[in-house]
Amino acid sequence: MSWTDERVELLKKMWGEGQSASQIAKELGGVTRNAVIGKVHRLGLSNRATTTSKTTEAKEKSAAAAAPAPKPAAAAPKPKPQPKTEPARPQTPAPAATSKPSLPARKQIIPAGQPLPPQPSANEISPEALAKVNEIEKKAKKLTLMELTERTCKWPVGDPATEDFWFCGLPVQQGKPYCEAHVGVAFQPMNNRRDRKR
DNA sequence: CCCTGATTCGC
DNA sequence: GCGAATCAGG
Repeated sequence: MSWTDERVELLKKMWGEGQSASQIAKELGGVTRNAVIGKVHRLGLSNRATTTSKTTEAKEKSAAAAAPAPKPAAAAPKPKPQPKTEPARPQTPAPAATSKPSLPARKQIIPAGQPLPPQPSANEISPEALAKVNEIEKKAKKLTLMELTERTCKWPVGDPATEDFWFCGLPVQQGKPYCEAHVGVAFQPMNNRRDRKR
């Protein structure tokens, strides 16, 4: 794969959006995150109030309040002259919890992201599968939405409207979005569900 | 251990 | 120019 205009553009876009190199790499396909990072650097667009950094100190502190350095040397045209801090982080303002008096103040609202898997509540699912789920849910990592990764089980547990809500977070089964136990209840062969056999 | 970006250097 | 290997921090 080569860095075509389109790919570079997508790279720029995603990088600008604060996407991680690995995410960009996955999106682009055919490249590794190393390739992405390398390209990012070659393109000159790098710093971004990132996470890791050993080179932090190497930063110029000139652009603090005033710009005393005229710098006539126009060798590095920065497309981003603005002192942007960080990509906007969706911060939960202050949700007023009035619905459930029995609950303590709501601390955080989990934004409903993508379609949630069907909660099997008390369905006709393999009893042993259910048992397994109940078992592992005790060991669940109880991750928040933002803590989920590609290899953490994304099975939601509890009521999203309460604090008693989290994602399983256990290691996923290869290729699946859920851990083994939850895969078991998530992907039913749709068998003994009453077909339209009638 | 998982992740992140940064740098180096042979190609 | 490219990106794997390596490094380094969280």
